Parts: sequence; structure tokens; C-alpha cells
Amino acid sequence: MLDPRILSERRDEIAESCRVRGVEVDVDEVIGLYEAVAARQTELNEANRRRNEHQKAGKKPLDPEQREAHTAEGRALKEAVSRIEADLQGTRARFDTGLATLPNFVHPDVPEGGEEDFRELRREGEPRQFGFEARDHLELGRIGELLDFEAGAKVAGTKFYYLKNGAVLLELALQRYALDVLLEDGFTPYVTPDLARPEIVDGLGYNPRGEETQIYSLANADLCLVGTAEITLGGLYADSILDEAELPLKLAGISHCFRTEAGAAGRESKGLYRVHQFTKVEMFTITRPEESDAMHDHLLGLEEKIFRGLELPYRVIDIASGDLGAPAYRKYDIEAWMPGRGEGGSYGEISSTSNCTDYQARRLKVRFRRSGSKKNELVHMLNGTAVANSRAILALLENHQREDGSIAIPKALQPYVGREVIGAGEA
RNA sequence: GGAGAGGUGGCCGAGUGGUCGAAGGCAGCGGUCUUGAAAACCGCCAGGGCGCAAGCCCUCGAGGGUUCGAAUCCCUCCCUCUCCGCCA
Repeated sequence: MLDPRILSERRDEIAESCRVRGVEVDVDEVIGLYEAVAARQTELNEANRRRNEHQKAGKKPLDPEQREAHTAEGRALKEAVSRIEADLQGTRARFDTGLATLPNFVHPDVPEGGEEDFRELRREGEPRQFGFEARDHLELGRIGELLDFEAGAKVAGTKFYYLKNGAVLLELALQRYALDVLLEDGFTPYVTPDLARPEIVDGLGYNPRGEETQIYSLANADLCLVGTAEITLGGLYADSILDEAELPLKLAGISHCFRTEAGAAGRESKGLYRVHQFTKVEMFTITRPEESDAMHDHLLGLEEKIFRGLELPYRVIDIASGDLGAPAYRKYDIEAWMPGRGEGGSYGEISSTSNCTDYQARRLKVRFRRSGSKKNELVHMLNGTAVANSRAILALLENHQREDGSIAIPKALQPYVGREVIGAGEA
């Protein structure tokens, strides 16, 4: 969330951020609500002060008559306090709702526009020219006995799948490969819970409830299935004050990710591209405010290192304002070439990194103290995909397929897979 | 799941109705001493809100309740630990 105190001061900037994001919010209404909350808070403070004074007077011995009068007055003061409290609570609830609708600021270099208005920063690698009829990953998965969507549908429903044989080796290899890149960079590795409390989910800026939610909730416990380890890694430091010397914190989290994908069926999302469950190695970093832009570039660099090692052609795009999530100040996506996507192949998102500045930290209360300073400041939080297995597997199958339907494993991955080829003829 | 014990400041820990936003210790910061450091000694040091400031308000796991007055008593929930049960 934004800092309530800067709402009126930076009103125009916030309104502009909403505009370029295509978010319709009445900023002035939220500001008005904040002022109403502040006014009632002041009122409450005053009422509390009167009550405290009155209580101090009750400590000394009083004769029965005085005591009775004192008690009656105490009751009246108490009632006044609860009346104001109830009023404040109602106003604050409306303010909180309003505040939650305000998205983060937008980095000045972010291109303005919607999903199609991204800026392409660079391309790496050339889409491969196949000397044969290339197959998509569904067919490669079927003939190589690597993927089984029918079994997934039968047991868990549509958009679930089984990995089999070489795909299982690939799944495990990808995790370890990506993790090694991060370890070399000084990340601390974690395997996190796959479930989290709704408050934590909410704190990271994901709405755990409501029609549009991407988040699964359990029926018999107050828990959500996480959509990403960003949630569990972010929650790790909720409510804490860090030493400046500890920063930046670089965390690598392995978790399963669960997504309802409500309303996301259809085009361009066949097979492994859009599924309800996958495994992901996530990068999560906590920095001082002045370091977050540099860290953002650094995370992007790590993602590129990982995908270059997988020998996948890709492009890097700077996501346009209208396509940013509310917490994101800036977001880069890496799109890998997917030969089986669309007509004759297309680029598809395979990883993503966001700088969320202090937007998540404020709600989670993650602060740090500069050495020599008494004042606590909010940290900046960033996240990025090291490897999302479903899409990585998709891209590997389609890009590294051979004429017989088998899959060549890139050199960097071979030590982890323990094979040079998987799929057709290998199983 | 059952029984018991707990949750207090960055950390540890005292505090069972007003003298408590809270002893003491550790860590941290400033100083004395020292060529320098350590040790010793002195001082400062919870978080958040409002305010130019003085100062005021809130917070002792969370939420309710009792009371003129709650860290302290009662209720609900969450969490941790010990024992028992179950289990990979």
C-alpha cells in the first residue's frame, strides 16, 4: 500500500499513476477519508487523555461520596471513548478499502499503455529453423511419454498434468540448475510452505478472496495455497526491523505454485503454458531504497544467465504501465521462443521480475535501521522467477526437439538430468 | 486430537489490579580511560500516530469482556514448548 501521509502531497502523481495503469480510483475521495480518519483519531486521543487524567485522580484515597462521583464520571468518560472508537473504526475500514485500491507509483521509464505496449529491450538467440515438421510440446509429451494431461484431468481436473519419465528428471534438474546459479550469486536457499495465511497473502498484494482471485483457499482451514514463493518469502520478514548491514537479503525459494486461473481459459494457453499447479524457483530480495533499481537489473541478469544456459532464444521486455500489477513499480518479462505457440511459433512469457519498492514492505512492516540512525525506514522488495518449471519444460521440449520426437538436453543441464536425451525412444 | 506450561522491547528476561511503556542483562550508539584496541566505568537506547515544539495518544500474541482503573482477572482465537495418542 501507499503511505497514507503522502496522499495529498503527491496527489497528482498518484492520479497519474492510476491513469497510466488504467485503474479507476477517486484519489480525492481516499484523501478525504484519510482526513476523516485523522480527525476522529485526534478526537479519540483527546477523549483518552481526559480518561487517563481521571484515572490518575482515582488512585488516591477518596471518601465514599467522592468515590461514587468519581466512578460515575469514569463510566461517562468510558462511554464517550467507545462512541468515538466505533466511529473511527467505521471510517478507518472505509479508508483502508480505498487505500488498498491505490496502486504503487510507476517508474518514469515504464512505457505507457496496455498489454501490447511493452518496450522490447533486446533479443538473444535466433528461433531455430527445423529441417522437419516441428511438433508442439503436447505431442512431444505424448509420444515421448513425458506428459499426461488426460490423467491429470481424470484425477484432479482440467489444467492438471502428470510428469513422467524424462520429464521428471527434467523437473528436478531445472530446480537444481537454477538454484546453483543463485547460490553462486550468494542467495540463501529455502524450501517454503506451499500454504500461507490469508493475511500474508494479502500483505504481498494478492487478494486471497473475491471473484477474480487467482488464489485457492482451503475449505477446512484458514489457509491459502500459495501462487508463488514470493508470498512465503515475503512473509518471512513481516513485522521485523533489519540491520542495515544485513542488506541486501537475497532469498531463493522453491515451492509449488497454485493458481485458479479464473477466466483465463482459451487461446494461447494450451498445455503446460497455463496450469493450476507448477514448481518454481523464486528469487526474492530485500534492499535499501536506493539500491532497488540496481537490484532489479541484477535479477534480470540472473534470469538471462539461466535461460542462456538452457539455450533458449528469448527477448526481454519492459512491461507497459497498464499491465503492471498493483504492487509493481516496474516489471521486466523474459519471453522465450515457443515454436509450438500460435501459428509458427511466438514468444511467450517464461519469467518475470518486479521491483515493488516499499509497497509490500509497508503493509508487511519490514523496516531497517541505518547504522548510526535511530529512524527506521521501509525496505524495498523485489521478486523474480529463476525458473518456472511448467513453462521452462514447455520451451525446452519445443526448442530442443529432434526429428524422432526425442528431446536433446542442453549441455548446462546434462549433469543435472544425467542424460543427453529424453523422450521418444528413450523412455 | 488429549493433558499441561507459556507468548513482555533488536534479543534474553522480571513483572498477578493503580507507584508500569515496563526492572535487570545482552547487543547497539555516545563518552571517559588508552599510542590503538580490549576491559572497566558513565550516559543514551521499544514500535507506531499527532504536533514547529513542549507534549499528548496507542501498543505487553490477536480480538472481545470485567473494572473508575488491566501486561496483571475472565472468554474466544492464533502460536510455541513438554508429555500422551496417531502418523510418513
